[in-house]
Amino acid sequence: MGNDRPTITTVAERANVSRQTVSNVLNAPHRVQADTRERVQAAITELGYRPSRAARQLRTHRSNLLAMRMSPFSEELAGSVLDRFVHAVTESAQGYGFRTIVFTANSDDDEIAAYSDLLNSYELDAFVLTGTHHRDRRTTWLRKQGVPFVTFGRPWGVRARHWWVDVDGKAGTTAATERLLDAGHRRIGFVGWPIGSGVGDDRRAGWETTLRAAGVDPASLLTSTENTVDNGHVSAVELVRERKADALVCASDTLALGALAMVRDQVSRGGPAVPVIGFDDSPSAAAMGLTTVAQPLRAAAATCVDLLTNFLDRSDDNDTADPADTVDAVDNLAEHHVLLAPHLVVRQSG
Amino acid sequence: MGNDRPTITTVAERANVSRQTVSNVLNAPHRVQADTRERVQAAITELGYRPSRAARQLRTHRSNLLAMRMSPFSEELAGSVLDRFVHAVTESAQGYGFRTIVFTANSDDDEIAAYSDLLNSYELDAFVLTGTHHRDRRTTWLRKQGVPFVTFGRPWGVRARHWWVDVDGKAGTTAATERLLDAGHRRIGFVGWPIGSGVGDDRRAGWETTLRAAGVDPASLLTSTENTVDNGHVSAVELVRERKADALVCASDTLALGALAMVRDQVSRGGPAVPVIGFDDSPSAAAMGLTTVAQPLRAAAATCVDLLTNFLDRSDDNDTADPADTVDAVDNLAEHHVLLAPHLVVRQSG
DNA sequence: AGCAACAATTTGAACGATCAAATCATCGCG
DNA sequence: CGCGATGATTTGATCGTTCAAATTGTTGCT
Repeated sequence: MGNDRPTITTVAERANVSRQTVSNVLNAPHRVQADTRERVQAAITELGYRPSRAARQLRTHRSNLLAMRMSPFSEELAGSVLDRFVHAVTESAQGYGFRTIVFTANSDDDEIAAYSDLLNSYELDAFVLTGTHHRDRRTTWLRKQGVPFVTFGRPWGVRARHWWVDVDGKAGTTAATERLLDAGHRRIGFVGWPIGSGVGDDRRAGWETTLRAAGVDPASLLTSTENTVDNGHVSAVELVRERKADALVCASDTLALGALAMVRDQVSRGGPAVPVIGFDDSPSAAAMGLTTVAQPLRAAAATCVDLLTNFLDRSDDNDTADPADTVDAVDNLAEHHVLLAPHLVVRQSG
Repeated sequence: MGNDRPTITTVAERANVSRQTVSNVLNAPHRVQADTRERVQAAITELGYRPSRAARQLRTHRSNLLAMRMSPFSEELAGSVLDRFVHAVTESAQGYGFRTIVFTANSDDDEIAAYSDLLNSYELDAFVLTGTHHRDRRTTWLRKQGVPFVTFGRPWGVRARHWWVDVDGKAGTTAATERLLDAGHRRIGFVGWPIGSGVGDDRRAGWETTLRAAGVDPASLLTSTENTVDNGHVSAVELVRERKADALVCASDTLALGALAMVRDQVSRGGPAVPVIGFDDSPSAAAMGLTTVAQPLRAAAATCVDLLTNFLDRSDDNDTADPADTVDAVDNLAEHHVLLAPHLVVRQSG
């Protein structure tokens, strides 16, 4: 049968040139004369030739593949943020000729095992990590291996020895609080998470400093609970009924949905309307008309991919480039820490 | 530096055998004597050897890769069902030694272009499709190429000439309706989608036949609107206030959330409690305490992967196996049409 | 003893690309 | 006119694996 897939040699014969010239047209077009280049291009499209990634990878040790752990199969509301992030990364990566492999893991150690497999067997070019936390074994492991990677999320507490992209949670709650102040509210409560998580403390800080700057004492206007809808409801009851809060900023949409339910219930009984602002712009927020702080996920993903592909392209020419070295070059590192501003999505609730 | 990755030859030397024997230990262990097999295994673990997928793929034309389009970057509630499905497929595939590549596409033609690239460049072994619809170009294209694939979702209307796995929506709404009948309700309304979509008609049918069987005329108890929360609210107002429905079954959680808001509002004003049942078990449903019909996504994903990997393994031995042929063998096809039963998740709303 | 049948293992070639070095052509210039 | 420099293209080797055929070793049977 003549319907075998065309190889680089097929194309070469068709265009009356050698293998290598075809290869050059693809990888270093400037090295080949304009007219032959066109002839080769014609042959390529005519035959529908696509280079074999496997063969290329075998020789170059570059897979043009990027891997990412999918958010755990949970019923959590928060899951959708990461799912959307995976989507955005995939989309951005495609623009650079990279494809994305996803995988699941049940623990950080599982995840490291997966990295090891992907690295050795599939020769992945880079990784994108999410949900980093204090003393993360994954980042130290990856650093030791010298693999390029970016995390979506700052490493709280320690000075980062790796690249990251994150969203400025403090700026988000600041914007939310300011909006409520502008609307004339003073006793703005915060429905927060337990003290001690980097993200939660950051989001709380935005509310707290803004309120202080406006001359309001935040002390009595704070609750701290685990991230469930019911807790949001309970906190709202306490803040509004007992502590007389006249508006609420929440650390998450999950909490905010609970708070919103309480507030709407109160309204339908003829009580006062207390605005509620959430955080994350989850699908549920849209569904329930919840005003919320939206993370610029597309931009975050694009930045991650940008950092990685730029680095990979550079290390093609300049073979001294070792990601570990590069990360150690501290003056260079600041450019690889990107903090993006979120924005408010205004809906009925606030 | 001696820290190059070990190759099959490294292992062979270490174990005092030839390349091919190592290869056999990995791919056809029965051909190798027990003691040498152990010796080779020892060398493998000792050196931490992992076969190069690229090299293997170059020779065998098998990538052990499976591809899937991610649900569009939308704010839709429904998105999360597909996201969870992607996750479940990835998880199942890992169990069979397959990794998953995800990609995005803006249209079916884009998706076909992606398939073409993935097939030619990456030599993907199989595809999983979601969101199939009437006259789907993608399935006919894939069939013509002779690539193994499964769709999650039946091809409505036509007799399927390809493998599919789906969830029995009719059974889901039947269960929901029966539950409400058992609780003593009679005038059970259905908040549905516009007539004409396969999935929507199927879900409506479950409610309709069950209601008829119970001796209730469904005619005045139906609304049909696009899938938004607001439409759910509006429909609920109409069905409950004007047409005196005393319970509601909805075609989706999105609609149900709107209906639920209406009902809860009514309750807090002292009105009667009207139970609401949704469909899909989205994260929002859990958050809002919505009773809903849950699709067995893990099982569906597992079945998809099962069908594909079984076929791929078979076609390794038996090289006459051409997916197109196999699909054409009609008596065989029925086994490759799998309909799974959903189940009710009971929460506060019903 | 001789030889077929079979099991276990090894050897050469191939998959499809890129790298590194070699070849060929063209041109400028003393 | 010859020779080095430069640019365009080609050739041989190689990446790490599996396939197909060849080799070696063992056993059973006449």
